[in-house]
Amino acid sequence: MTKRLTRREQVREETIEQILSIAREEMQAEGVAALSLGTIARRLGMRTPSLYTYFDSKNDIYDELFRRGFVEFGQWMDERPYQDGTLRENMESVMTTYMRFAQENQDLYQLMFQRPVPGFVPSEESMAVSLGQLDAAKAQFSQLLEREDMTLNIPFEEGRDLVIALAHGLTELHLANNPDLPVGQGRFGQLIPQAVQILLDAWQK
Amino acid sequence: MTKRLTRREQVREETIEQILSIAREEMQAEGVAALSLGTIARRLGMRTPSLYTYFDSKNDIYDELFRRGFVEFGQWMDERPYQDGTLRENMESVMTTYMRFAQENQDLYQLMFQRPVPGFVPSEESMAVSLGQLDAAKAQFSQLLEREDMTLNIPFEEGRDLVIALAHGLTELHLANNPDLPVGQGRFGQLIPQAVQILLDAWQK
DNA sequence: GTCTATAACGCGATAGAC
DNA sequence: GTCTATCGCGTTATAGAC
Repeated sequence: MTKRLTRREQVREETIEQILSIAREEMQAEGVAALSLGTIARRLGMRTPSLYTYFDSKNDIYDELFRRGFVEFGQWMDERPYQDGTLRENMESVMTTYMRFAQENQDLYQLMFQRPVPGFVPSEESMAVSLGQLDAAKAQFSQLLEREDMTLNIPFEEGRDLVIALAHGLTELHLANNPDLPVGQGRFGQLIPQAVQILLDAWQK
Repeated sequence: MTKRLTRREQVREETIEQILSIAREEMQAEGVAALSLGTIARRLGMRTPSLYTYFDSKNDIYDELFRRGFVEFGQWMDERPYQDGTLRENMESVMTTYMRFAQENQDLYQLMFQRPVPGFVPSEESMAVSLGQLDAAKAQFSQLLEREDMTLNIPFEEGRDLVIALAHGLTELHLANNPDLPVGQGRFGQLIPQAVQILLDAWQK
């Protein structure tokens, strides 16, 4: 039930999408912190101050991308494969999806999880979205372990946080060492099955 | 046997140390990418262009800190405790030292392992230092496993890289969630013993 | 009202003349 | 070491066009 838009409003929405799209391209190419309003404006055939009709500040552009990043991340997690499979399949799927999201959205990933922009602080609304998505991911993981009736020899929360740390660490190192290789290849990108193995070994012993 | 310095050279060296010291303070306080030459100059009672007497560019300041960061990191690793202890003690010591280095040198750590500065590319010399230190750390780890006569059920390199990923992931998450808590406390900062445990479980099964 | 432009401010890194 | 100057940045004020 999207609101009906006038011609003007529609053009405006398209321009906003173009701004965000160009911003993402520049962040991918030059790094998140290297984004400049001058570049966006020039590529749109505008002057820099005209951008302020669409966004109140550069931080607001970052903020919208930050927010959308977490929405997108939630969709990836909701739609990840092997959700009806074994625990092993599910854990591999979680870690692979996390790494692939980072790989294919390096700009958003940096913005969301690395905070490389000095002045940027997410708005309250965006922070709420981000915390909501992370909670949803946590809940998904809890259900998974409950369904399998796992008995861990460490508290559940600690096991979950080790999975997060391993996924995050492998992802960071994959992006640092082989940013162009797909998940599954490269020194760290190929280690997900082994990572899952050691987690399962530890839990099921 | 440091070269003998004239009075002038000595004063100059002291000024260079002051510049780097102030730079680190500002990076700690405001973020690595927020460092500004104007702030350094003002705190030294100088004008900004005068800094160019000591460093050819802002990047050269980053580069020197990057280089020193890896030298310092190597010293921490060389002097870490429990080097004559058990495998478990050694692994905990490696991960704890890595995390403590990051915690107590967050400015250098960001510069070394996160690259948050758009234009900054380490010089060849600094890159050589950094690669040398990382090789030394790897070699230390190899010797450790050889000494214990471990038989891993995965290739040695993969086991080593899982340790790196786990240490790096826990460190990143500790700094993101509880940057002010010491290593050993906080959601991720307290998980090193458990991380070592699952690695040992997997290897010795 | 909505979009665009120009002008200007303050700050950043940096180059050159003294 | 300084001062001066250039260039690019994000941002604001303001005025004109649709």
